[in-house]
Amino acid sequence: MTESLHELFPNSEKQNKTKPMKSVSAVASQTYASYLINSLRNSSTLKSVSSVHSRLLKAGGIAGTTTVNHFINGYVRCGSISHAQQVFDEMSEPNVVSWTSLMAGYVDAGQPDRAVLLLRAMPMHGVEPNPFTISTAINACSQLAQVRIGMELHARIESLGMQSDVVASTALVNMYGKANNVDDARKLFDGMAERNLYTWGTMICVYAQNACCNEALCLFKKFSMMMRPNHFILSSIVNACSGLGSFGPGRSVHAAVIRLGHDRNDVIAGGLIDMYAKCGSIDYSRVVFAQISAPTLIPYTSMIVSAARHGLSHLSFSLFDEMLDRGIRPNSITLLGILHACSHSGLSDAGLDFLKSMHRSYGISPGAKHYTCAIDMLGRAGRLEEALGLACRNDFSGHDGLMLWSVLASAARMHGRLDVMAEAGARLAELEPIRDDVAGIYVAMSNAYFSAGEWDGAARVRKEMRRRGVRKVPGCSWIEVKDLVHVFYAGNMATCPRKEELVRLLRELEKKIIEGIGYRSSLSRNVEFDDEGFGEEGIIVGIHSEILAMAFGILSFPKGSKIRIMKNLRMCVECHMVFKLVSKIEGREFVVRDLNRFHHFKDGDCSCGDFW
DNA sequence: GTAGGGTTAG
Repeated sequence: MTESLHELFPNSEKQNKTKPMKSVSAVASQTYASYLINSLRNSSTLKSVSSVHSRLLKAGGIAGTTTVNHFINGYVRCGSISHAQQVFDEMSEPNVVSWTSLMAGYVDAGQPDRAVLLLRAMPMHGVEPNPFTISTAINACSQLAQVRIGMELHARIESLGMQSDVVASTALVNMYGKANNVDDARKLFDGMAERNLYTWGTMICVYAQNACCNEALCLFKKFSMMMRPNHFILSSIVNACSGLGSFGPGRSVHAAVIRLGHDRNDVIAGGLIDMYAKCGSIDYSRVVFAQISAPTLIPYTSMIVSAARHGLSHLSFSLFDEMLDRGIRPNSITLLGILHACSHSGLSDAGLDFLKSMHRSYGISPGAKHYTCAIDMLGRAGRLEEALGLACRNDFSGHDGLMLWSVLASAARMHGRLDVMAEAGARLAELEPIRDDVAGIYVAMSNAYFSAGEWDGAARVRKEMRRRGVRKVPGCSWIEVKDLVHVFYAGNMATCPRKEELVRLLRELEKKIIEGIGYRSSLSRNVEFDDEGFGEEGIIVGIHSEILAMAFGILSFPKGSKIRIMKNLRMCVECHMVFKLVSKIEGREFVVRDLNRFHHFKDGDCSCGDFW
């Protein structure tokens, strides 16, 4: 551009040394080039990016490195890493931004190893990494779960004198968070001299993704006093609220989302759908979904998964059809949601057909999660042989394997198949150290051996539990009344609020159940009151926490309002029966979330159709 | 011009 100016105006430098005059055509072509580059920002499809690219090439405006970098970013944004690489390869002198953009592209494309290779190659081409490069490389390490390389980069940051750089440090906070090392992430965050919007957002996200929901909310409140949250931060905080399983914070965050004008954002809408469903209100999820004018894959998937979780399989199926009709391609999670819906409605044959046709119909091969879901589906339907066969043909290592075999063990226990349980137990023992989220299966297995009188089997499992340091999680339920959460523990009356009234109510309910239906429930079998109305030291032996929460809910809410209860373990058959009966006797509606799903009790029935 | 967000079986 400068050379052509000199040709046109050989004396231009004399006229104006700092601002050379441009010809009308040069100005016009530069304006056209800027216009095209600007339009690139809004191009999100390969077609639109390559169209702008070819128009600019025709106009001859693609000389500078900065301009070419725009195109690398454009191709990366629309997900075409091969085009980005091609543009990069054609550059005579890619600069640090070109290298970093391409690296970020590989991280986005799920090829973080290529990004690390690029980082290593840069110095050989005479280009030194800057904090953004390091930040991108650290993200690659987070994705690779290669904390070792990440720590090398941490050291390198210090040797390059970048330790006080906000961009590089923020990436480190993210990396430690992704490696589930929340404490180190927070230490780094606290030690930073400078923090920007990204830094705060990253730390809040680290908390949200590591199930530290209260910490996330706490930091968010602190942050909100200083800065205005953007859509990234709102999205993280909505997720943190899903984890709390209580309405209060979720609703105020939803209000903030609307106030700040982000309610049309798809990712946030998906998060809100998920949050309301996890807090027990599929109705609110449906309201959020209905307000989206043209839902994309994200809200559709969130809604399909949420409906399945609440046992509304027909809603999941109809949304799936609607989505396909609109030309939206499902992803592997959408398909998992559909399998889940089949599983929780007892449609095992339909589910199996779906599993088999996934690749043919949608181009997505079933993975560990799909097989586990199908094994669970067959197992709960009593088709243990088929479930075992599927498990053996699709064995996985690591956490995936743990999930798969624990699901089978759980089904075997439910159907009293100690042989299948022994097989699953043996497979579990071969796998990596187990995590808390599947620890419960050992307790269940041991109990199953006990009730079958197989003392050797029980002892074996107990030994394995000790070897692996598995602890039994105490059962608890909680209920939210006027923004206050009340927690109840199995068998423990001592800390119950309004305990005298609670005991009176439980006795009345018990009487009504026996008189009206002739059913001797867990209430009468396990609850032994003394003269004061309490068991020994205020403990009612054996009463499950959700029953206590149910009684408290009846006392706290007027007739006609839904009573929502959360539980940290699965509901047992006895309690499930009691909820059904009480919903009829008292004319009350209950929504109970157990470890895996929701149960809606009304008029003596449950939405799960006793299949869960 | 380069950094971050969602849905995941039991």
